[in-house]
Amino acid sequence: MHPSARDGGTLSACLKDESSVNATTPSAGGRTPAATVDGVVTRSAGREIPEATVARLPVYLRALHAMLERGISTCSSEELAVAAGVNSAKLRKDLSYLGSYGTRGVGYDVDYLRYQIAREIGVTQDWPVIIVGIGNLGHALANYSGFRSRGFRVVALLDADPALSEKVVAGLPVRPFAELDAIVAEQSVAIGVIATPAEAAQSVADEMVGAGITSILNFAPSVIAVPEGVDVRKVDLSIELQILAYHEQRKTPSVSEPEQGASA
Amino acid sequence: MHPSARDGGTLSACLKDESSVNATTPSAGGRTPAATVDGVVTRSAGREIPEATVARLPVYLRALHAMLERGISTCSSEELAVAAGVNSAKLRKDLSYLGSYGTRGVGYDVDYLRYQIAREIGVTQDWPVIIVGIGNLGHALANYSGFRSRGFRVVALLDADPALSEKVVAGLPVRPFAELDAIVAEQSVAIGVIATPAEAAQSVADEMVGAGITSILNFAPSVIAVPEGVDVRKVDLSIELQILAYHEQRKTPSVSEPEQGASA
DNA sequence: GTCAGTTTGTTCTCACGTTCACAAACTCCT
DNA sequence: AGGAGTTTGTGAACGTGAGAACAAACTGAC
Repeated sequence: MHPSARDGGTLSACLKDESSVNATTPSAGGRTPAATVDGVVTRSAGREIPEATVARLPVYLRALHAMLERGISTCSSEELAVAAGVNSAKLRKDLSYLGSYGTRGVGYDVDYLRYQIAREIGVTQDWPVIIVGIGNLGHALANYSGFRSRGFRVVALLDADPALSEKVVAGLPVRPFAELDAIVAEQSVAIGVIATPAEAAQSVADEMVGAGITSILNFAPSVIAVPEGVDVRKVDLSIELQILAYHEQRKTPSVSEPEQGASA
Repeated sequence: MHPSARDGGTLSACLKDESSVNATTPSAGGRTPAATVDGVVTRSAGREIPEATVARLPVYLRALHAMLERGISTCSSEELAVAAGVNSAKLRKDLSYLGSYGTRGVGYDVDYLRYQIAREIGVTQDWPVIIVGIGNLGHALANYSGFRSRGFRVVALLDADPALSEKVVAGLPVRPFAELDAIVAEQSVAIGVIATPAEAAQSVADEMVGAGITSILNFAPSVIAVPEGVDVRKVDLSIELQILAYHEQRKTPSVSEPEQGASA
């Protein structure tokens, strides 16, 4: 809802090219980002939001959510940029890909902008998610409350280990991996999370794809190959630390390098 | 076999753009100003490796490690690229920033290249790491074996909750947060992991910086501000899912948007 | 030694992402 | 109403990254 009633006219006036959203590329198959045919017609087939912008939209969403909880109903691009940890010019450009949802001289209506971003990302309703691999990490993911509050609902936990099939984690029973197909079909699951050891990741991914899952979040430290049309994002904890270590090493040149005497 | 020359000569020959300013760290662009002020540039501190390359080096390292375990002693850029899930031209260009460690017509010696990358990243010896916030996620991180095997050693677990101070997690006692300064000083800890709720993240980061930590890996879903010279990387589980949801929504236009009556 | 085959390292070009700077548009005050 | 003050949205400049293509360098055969 809009806190300031007088803005009603302004907000509806901002709905510019809302009807041009449809226009998904005629090839019904997989994801076709090849709209960049070098030159003409890059924006006619629906707005192509740059990948870097897509990655930041959830951050803005989170910041707007925090503002709402503090009772802030309007904010400027500068305020939101600070809350999101980015440059205000970048923020405005990012938001401009979605449309003109702000008011010049005033700023953005927090709740209205929050809804528009959520709609653009597609988290206005919950996505069913399954987690495969209920070890330490899978356990933590199943209990993570942030999923539920941000548009995702864990509908099933799976593990190949029969010893786990008795347990209940985060209120859900751990089910055998063989039930994957049935669960995905019944609940229309499109997103799967892999939290298995590295050795199992590829075969789990294959099974997921076979069952109909088209988006995978991979926590296993291994590269997985998937067919066209399936998206994979990876989160590797030790890689993040290694990137930090690289910069850390450069900060403190006093740490002398051992010149590898014993390595084969 | 080490067909190429040893480190010293090759490295000095690769001094190209020593004065380029990078500073595109995701959250805070903290970079050591020593490169501009201190013109001496002792030995290996001269090449500016692009941030995108730095982020991929750990992936190559992991692939090389897997090859070693399978007994592969030599590989071409194409083989390594496939194992790492990247383009072979990109791989060669990335490796060229480190030096010329391959042999034309032959390829790369797996173990030699592995060591060179590890040395460049700075994980030839272990980095002491502390974890703050021993909830579900902190628990999983403490038990994660990948840290130890990839150049990191968790030396302490901290939590503000006194109820946890009795417990032992992953062989380490959970210590009160007040001991942060002493632990960081005693163990020379430079890297800290935040696994607390979002509300506590900023104050924990402040305390970490005050204690002398200069690299932070933040799992809490909030933006944290740090002074110049401190690096922050963030891992947000729900953001990754939201990025997947965006692409998933574009794949299946059949999912009609509920027009959220709240906008009335 | 020479030639064919192979693979690296590098250059060049293009696309993408970031930042600046400013016009457009809105509010508020007089 | 008009002007001063704000803030958005966007065009343009700039820097970084990705990928193709190719010369350089090495191996092995004869």
